[in-house]
Amino acid sequence: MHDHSVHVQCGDCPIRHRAVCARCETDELTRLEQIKYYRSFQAGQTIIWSGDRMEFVGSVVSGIASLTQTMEDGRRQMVGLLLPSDFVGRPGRTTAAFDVTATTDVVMCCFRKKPFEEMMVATPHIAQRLLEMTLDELDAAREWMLLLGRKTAREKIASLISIIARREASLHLRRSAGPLSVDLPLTREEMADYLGLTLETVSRQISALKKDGVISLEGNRHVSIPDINRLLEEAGDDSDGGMLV
Amino acid sequence: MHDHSVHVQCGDCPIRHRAVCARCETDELTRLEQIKYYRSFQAGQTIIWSGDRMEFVGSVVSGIASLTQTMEDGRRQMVGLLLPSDFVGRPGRTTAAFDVTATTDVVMCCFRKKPFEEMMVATPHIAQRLLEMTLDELDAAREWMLLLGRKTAREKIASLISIIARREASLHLRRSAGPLSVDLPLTREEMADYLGLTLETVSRQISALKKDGVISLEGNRHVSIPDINRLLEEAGDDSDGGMLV
DNA sequence: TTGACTCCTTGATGCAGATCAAGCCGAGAC
DNA sequence: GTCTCGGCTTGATCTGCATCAAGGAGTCAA
Repeated sequence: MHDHSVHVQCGDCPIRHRAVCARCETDELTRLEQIKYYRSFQAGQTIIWSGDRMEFVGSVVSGIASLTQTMEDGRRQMVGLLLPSDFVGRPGRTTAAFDVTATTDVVMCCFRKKPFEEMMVATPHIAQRLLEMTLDELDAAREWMLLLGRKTAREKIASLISIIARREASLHLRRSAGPLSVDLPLTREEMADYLGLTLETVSRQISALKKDGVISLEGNRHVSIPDINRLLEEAGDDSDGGMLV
Repeated sequence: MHDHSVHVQCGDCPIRHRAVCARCETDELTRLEQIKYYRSFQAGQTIIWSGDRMEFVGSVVSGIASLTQTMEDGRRQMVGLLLPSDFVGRPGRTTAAFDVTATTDVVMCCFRKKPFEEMMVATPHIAQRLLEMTLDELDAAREWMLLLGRKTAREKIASLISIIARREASLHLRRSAGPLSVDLPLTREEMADYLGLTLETVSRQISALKKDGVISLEGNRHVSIPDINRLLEEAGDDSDGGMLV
């Protein structure tokens, strides 16, 4: 549990252009630089417990974290997947509403809550960017509601894979030479928690998609997609939306 | 389809203290007053079509509207219920992501999108309030994800009724003399769309809750709740959270 | 090498909720 | 009156996914 505290200049930060600080001018960045600090979390570690007092807010710099909710009897639902540049925490509220857990090793760029809130009032660029990001997340959450409420297990799996593929494509913006291929960053159980299924159903549906030639697997986690449009059809999304990126 | 255009001074507006303008100073309000206009919609009318260019944004002044998503084959999921003071539309995006429909007759306080966006840049109070409201909606959407992904039909119905009851209580903040009672603002089919069920299942589960004495019905739409804690148990929510208001 | 892990797959069975179908009730319209 | 029509209930049956259960494959450590 070594807190490997790397320190990076904001100018060199890999998430500089997408995170909550994306709109900041150089002087604003300098002030943020003064109050930021890095924290590392190991895969599996809980970053924030639901109901706890939130001491800090921050951005995921690298790795993947998940936002989950658990019922008393143990039923779990993942309500968000936090990727690099995503923001964690809620200015203006003192306790966390959901558990935040590191799915892989995670590095976060943190700010103590109070100073950050003060900065937000002073620098509209931060609040503007945060509003934009929050609206995007709200749209994403609402699309996920359609998936959870109305899609079949097969459609859910196809949707998840195509979302991960889309993200991959937007990140590496590789000229799609050859079949698209992605690594699943989640275990079967985590996928189940995200999709509102059991892990057995996830496994079965992945096998079925493989048998039907919609995807092929190399190992458990690596998926290649011979025909992305076929996958999108299986996902039951309004077609057209296919346009990667 | 008469556009019954009432005009109200912002100072007298029933949603003045909860809407996007809640934090505005008098001079800011004056400027909003100049660009606002009212529109009325009849129950059943579509306010905004998904995919359409958004010409305006605005607040629900009275009535209830719903935000829905529909798949090509007709499966529908309601992704939000818009009550008085809720904000419709998304500054910074040109096309609507979801259908907005009037569930009851609705009056909206509208702003053309462009002038509103300009105002938002100029007056941080509006952006601040909008951020706050959006964060609340995001939390609500995430709680709904737990409901859609993991709750049983019975729990879903109990959750919906208790949410409506909570709202009712917070609005009228009546000293709860006698059993709490509420009107369901939705048809069985709309409830089904909201909960990710069929209307038959909604009907059956309401009947079951009635048979078990958790609720009682007068007519189809009026529900009384002899014991709110019993209902909350049925909803499967973390207990304690019961505290109405 | 052998166990003990975790992660995953696959099979057999059961059940909650979907689907298909019929009919009730109250409100207009005429 | 009675016709229609939207909203609702209830019954019978079907089915997709959960549940229960067993075992495979890879990794790590002793």
